[in-house]
Amino acid sequence: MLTQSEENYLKAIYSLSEDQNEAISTNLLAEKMSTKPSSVTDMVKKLSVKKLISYQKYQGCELTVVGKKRAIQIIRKHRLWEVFLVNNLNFGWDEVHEIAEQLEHIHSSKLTDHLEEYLGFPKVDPHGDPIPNKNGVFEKINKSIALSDVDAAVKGIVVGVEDGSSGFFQFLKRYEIGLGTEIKVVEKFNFDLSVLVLIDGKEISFSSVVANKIFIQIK
Amino acid sequence: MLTQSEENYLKAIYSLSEDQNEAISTNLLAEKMSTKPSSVTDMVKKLSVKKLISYQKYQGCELTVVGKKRAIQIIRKHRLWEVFLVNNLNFGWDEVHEIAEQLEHIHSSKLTDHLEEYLGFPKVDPHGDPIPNKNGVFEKINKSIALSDVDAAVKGIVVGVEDGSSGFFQFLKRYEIGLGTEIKVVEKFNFDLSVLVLIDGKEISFSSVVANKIFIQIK
DNA sequence: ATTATTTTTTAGGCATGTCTAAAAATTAAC
DNA sequence: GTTAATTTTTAGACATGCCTAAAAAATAAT
Repeated sequence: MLTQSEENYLKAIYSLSEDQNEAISTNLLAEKMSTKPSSVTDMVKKLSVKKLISYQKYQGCELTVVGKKRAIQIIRKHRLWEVFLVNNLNFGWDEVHEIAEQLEHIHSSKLTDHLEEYLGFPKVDPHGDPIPNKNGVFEKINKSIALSDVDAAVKGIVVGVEDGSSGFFQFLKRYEIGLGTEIKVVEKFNFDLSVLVLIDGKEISFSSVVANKIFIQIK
Repeated sequence: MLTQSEENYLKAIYSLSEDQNEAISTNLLAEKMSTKPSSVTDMVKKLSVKKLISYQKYQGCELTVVGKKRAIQIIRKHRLWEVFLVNNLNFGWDEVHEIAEQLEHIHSSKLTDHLEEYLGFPKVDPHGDPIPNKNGVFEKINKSIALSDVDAAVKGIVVGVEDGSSGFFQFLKRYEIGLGTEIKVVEKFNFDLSVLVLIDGKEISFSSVVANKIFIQIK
């Protein structure tokens, strides 16, 4: 049985590992955990003995297969509880994190599985992050993203817009943009935050106002 | 903010105080907490500094008003979670205690209150124990109890039966027993588990089969 | 009322998880 | 390829919550 502290370290290492491929340095982990490097060294030794991470002095650490599984189970619990808090208990999506940080440490896989079933096997949490299943597998969800946040050369299909005004719909109609329309971002201009996109072979420039309101799903 | 250990001590002291009026001795508390008296002395000093209990060397301890309130809030959380686990997540009433022991330490009064509302402000947990409200007030619930479980010389009124068959209702009608009927248990016979009761001045003997199915509320 | 027994407390130790300060190893700079 | 800067580890300390063993106080027994 892991302590809450150990679980929090695993989660932090997992999270950092998603952003980079190399081993996680002591300093980086210390910053993530809001603690001192010396404390990290201590904990990292302990987790290493438990075979949850691999660690060589001065070389940083990485999750083992077992450690990664543990980390994912914690994330699974965290996100399921967030769904419960928002969907069932009427919390705002912005106020559930702290509580879920506590609930994720409840030890009972039966509880987790029953909760998942009760919630109807949700695939994403209230922030749109994917929820791994019982076996730790993430179903690949392509989060929708505003055109303004897409990198150049990326394409996707329109899955939503964020302004329900008739003026905006007229604008969309004029350019023949609807749900399912494929849009490719050709170039982004920092000076005015406009984006040049390709729709049905035609290049069109969208102001940042428009780019912020059109959401696409990539791949 | 109290630690889980501190909260567990408060709960234990509260529970022991329900059975006796005097201060709780160190040894008794140690047994309840499955720990050693010396450990109890340490903790009791700490809780005393925090004004949650009153404590004089060699004299045992008692909850202060503040300490009692804290204890009741923990019990409230425990019982609300038990209701959730049984009613919503399909746990058996006999398998929820351990999990509720963990959930009761989640710190968020907003969570507790939202949960209570979501559950429909239940008054008792799955074991029939009363759930205190937000202000720590227990609504006095007189648990209904089967005639077979009532001690001799106790009387109460019928609040329910457990067998919906027409035969059983005919039986009840024959003896003029309905909701609100006052029944006093005169004597219990261990050799066949039958009970001798007094209804409207008449003595009647019920077999254990019947005694198991008639529920009364005492006082 | 003095002794024996039980209860309770103290003293000192141990594991967890944190810290500071100093030493050691690694990486960067010249 | 040495020196300088940074990163990481070690060493020693502290709080929490537990332990054992011994001392002190309270209670029971004669």
